[in-house]
This record gives sequence, structure tokens and C-alpha cells, in this order.
Amino acid sequence: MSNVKTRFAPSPTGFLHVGGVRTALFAWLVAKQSGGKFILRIEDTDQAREVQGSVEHIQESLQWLGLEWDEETYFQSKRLDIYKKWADKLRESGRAYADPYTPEQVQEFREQAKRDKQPFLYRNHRPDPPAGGPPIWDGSQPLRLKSNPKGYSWHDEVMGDLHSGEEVIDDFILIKSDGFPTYNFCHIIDDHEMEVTHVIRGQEFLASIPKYLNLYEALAIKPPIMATMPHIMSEMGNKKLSKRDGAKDILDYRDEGYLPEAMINFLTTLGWNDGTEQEIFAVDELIKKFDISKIQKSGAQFDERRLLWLNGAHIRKLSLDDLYEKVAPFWPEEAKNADESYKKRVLTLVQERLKFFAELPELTRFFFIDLPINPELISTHKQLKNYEHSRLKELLETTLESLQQSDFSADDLKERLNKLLELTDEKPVALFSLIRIATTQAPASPELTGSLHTLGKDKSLSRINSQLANF
RNA sequence: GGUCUCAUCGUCUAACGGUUAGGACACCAGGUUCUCAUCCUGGAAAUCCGGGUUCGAUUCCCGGUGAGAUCACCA
Repeated sequence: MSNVKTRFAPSPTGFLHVGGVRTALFAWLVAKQSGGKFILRIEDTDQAREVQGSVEHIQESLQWLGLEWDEETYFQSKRLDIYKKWADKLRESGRAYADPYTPEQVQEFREQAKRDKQPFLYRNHRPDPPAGGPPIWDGSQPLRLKSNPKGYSWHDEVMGDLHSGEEVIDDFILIKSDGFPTYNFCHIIDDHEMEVTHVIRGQEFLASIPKYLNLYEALAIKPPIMATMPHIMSEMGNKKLSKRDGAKDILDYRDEGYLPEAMINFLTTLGWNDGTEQEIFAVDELIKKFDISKIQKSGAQFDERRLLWLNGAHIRKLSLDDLYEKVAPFWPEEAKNADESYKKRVLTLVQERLKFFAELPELTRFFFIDLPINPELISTHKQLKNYEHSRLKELLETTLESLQQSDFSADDLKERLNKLLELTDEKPVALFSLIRIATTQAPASPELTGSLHTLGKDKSLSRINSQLANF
């Protein structure tokens, strides 16, 4: 049994998008591949930014993807006494002190530094400690770390060996004046108390890691293994991610009929590969093969077309029973009274052309309902538009005559269609197009004999008759 | 602006100094007795720029340029 433990620590400020999911996914993969644990911790120490319902939304998103967490969900807002205890320890050892300035005063220091073209460091304004005894702090002011400026060298599993100078070390706020800890402080306490071994997070925290290393020292806590994930980039060069860059709610993908395994395949191979030319991976394969040190250091762009392709590829790998189960919410309204075996035959026909399940109604509606005759299907057809209506009528009548004799088995249909080609001296592109249009009234449909067979004799013949009546 | 990081086809990436710079998505063309799709075959498409080191740089070094991150009582 491994002692590896990773965490996903989102703040409850809205829905989860692909970037957040990818961070969670990589943490989950690291835990699973070594038989370790993955935990979920809600970083809800900023009450002003909290969005109602986002915790449930985050949990639902992870569950949809199968990224189950191994312990109860932790909430930082319920652990304030723990942070207080560690803060007191720092204060008593002289490593934390009350910030005597108002936010306005601090802002003025910052602006003065800017006017002087000097980098702003709070520690240059650090107040004198009181004589004797630990610094006093009544909780009405922020509590700051008394930093110990120095350079650091450390290893990041993704970014490699990193270095920083003492100029990035400063006194930062541990406890805000509202009594809540800052992320910078409490995540370190939590990771330690929860025995997290690998801290895997987005690159927005990379620049803060030296500050964290300084705090780890002040707390006498051994730092965990660090791994910093590059961001998913926008197609528009920079700025915020737009929806087409993947900034939409991850559950929208569920609702459009994307498979969790396709999303996982897509996100894992966005900025990572196993060194071979394999593109399509099952989830358990990824767990086995994933290697955090092979993650690309630079940000990657979200390409929804690749996701679409992968989703189609995963759909094609599903067994019929699996597909039938997963596709259940996506049938067109007209299919609601159709029986299971009929729907399964329809699925068999459309499986290879389905890219996401929301396409199902458009692709299958004509199997369940007679669509109105659409004359444009013929008038815009590149071959049929040149035919006289009388000839089209003649062809359909000949077809009807033959199909009336058919038992509508796939074999018999195929044989009869072949004979009709000879009999009418038409090319497949003309005759088969005509029959397909007459029986489906759809711009696209599965192959002809399969469609006719599934549709059945009654519907097929009556639709041909309807088309005939239209000429 | 300071600090840190990164840089191969449009996109995701492979190539532990020697390859006709490989694969995949997307795109284009052809094939699979109709359409759309699948599948197969083929095509176009890249080492940011400039110096070094080396017999030889995509690869190592330096300098540009570009991109990203960060400099909060947000996480």
C-alpha cells in the first residue's frame, strides 16, 4: 500500500471548466497509479467570492468523470481553529506579527515604491517588535508572516529544477482581519495535516512557491513534492479563455453527450504523451502509463475538434448494450414509445457516424416518424435534379414492384437492389439516392439496405408511395 | 516595469548531437455499389531570429524576439 496522497483544492466560485478538471485529473492519476489516495478540499476562505451551489457542481463534475475522492470532502471554513493554532505557534516564536497599517497605508507604500521605480516589499515597512514577549495580536488586524529572506532551489516534477532569489520573499498575510486564513497560509497547514504527498496545481501558483518554502521553514514542516501544471491557453493569443477554448462548464459536455472516458483521454493527452504513437487510451491504460514528469512545460491550446474525434472513436468502441444505456436521455421525442430491440437496431446503424449523443435525434428521427416530403432533397441532388419527374416516378414504381415481393431480410433487399440496377440501367448514385431519399426524407442516413431492413416493409413501401404521390 | 517559465506543421506532440524532422486532429484529393459517417490510400503543412561550441545542431551555450504566469486582507 502506497502512502501517496494527492488533492484537488478548488475554491467554490463557480463551475468547473476543462482547466480545473485537468488539474484534478492529473492529481487523480498520480494517486491511482500508485495505489494512493485522492482527496477533495474546498478552499472556501473568501466568503465574498463564494457562489451558491458550486460545491455540489464541482462534486457532480468529478463524479461524472469518475474522479472519485477517497475521503470526506474537506471544507477550510470548518477548520479555522486549526489554522488559529498554527498561527499562534508562529506568533509565539516571533515569526508572525500584527499588521499595524490600514489597507490604504499599505497601498500608499506600494505606490511610493512604484514612483521610486523600486519593487515593493512589505518587509521594508515591518513595524518594530514590542520589547519582550511575543507580538501582540488582537485579531482585528491581519496577521503577517515575518519572512526570512533567502534564495531557494527546488525541484518541480513538471517544471524541473527551479531557483529564486531573496527579493521574492516577503511578509504576506496569514490571517485576514475577518478572521479567515489566506490560501497562502492554510493550504500549507491542510496539506501537512492531511498528509498530502504531492501538491499538483496550476501555474498561477508557481511564482508563490518560494514564499511557501519560506513558510514551510517557519512552520518546521517538510515541503511535499511539487508539480506545477501549465495552463490551457486561449486560441485568441491570450486573455480569458472563451467557451470554444474550453472555458465552458464541464457538465455541458456531459449534456451534449460526450463520454467521460473521451474527455479523460483528451485532457490527459493535452500536453502529455507516453512516448509512443498511441492516441486512444482507455482510462485504466492512462492510470498505468501516465508519467507526470513527461508533461509539457508550456501551455497547450484546447482543440474541440480533437475532442470530437476522440469522442467518436470512444463511441465506436462501445458495446451495443453500453451504447444503448448511455444514449438513453438523447433519443428524439418520437422514439419514446419505440421498443428496445428496434432502438438497438437503429443504434447499430448509426454508431459509426455518431460523434456526440446530442446528434442522435437528427440522425435517427426518420426511423420513428414519417418526415414530410422534402422536394429539395431531389431538386438539389447533383444527379437527380437532371431527371424528369416522370422518369423518377417510373423508377420508384419499378422499385415498389420489386420490394413488394421482398421479405425485407437484409440479404434479400441487397439482392433485389442489385437486380434493380440492372433492370433500370441506372447507376447506384441515382437509383439508390432516390430510394434513400424517398424512404428517409433525410439529407443523411445510414446505408440503404440496413435502413430499409430496420425500417421494415410497411413503412418503407408507404413512404415510397408518398413520394410517388408527390410527383 | 521587476521576477519566473516556456518556444517543432493551423492544433496536440515525437525525435537521450548524425532521421528524407515521425505520428495524430483539422484540411485537400482518390477509393470502399447512394448521402453523411466509418475505414483505406495519397497530398500540402513545422524546428521564432541572430551568434557561438562541434566534423555535424531541432537538440548544448549566449543574446534578441515572442508567449504565459506572478507581483491582493483572491484562490
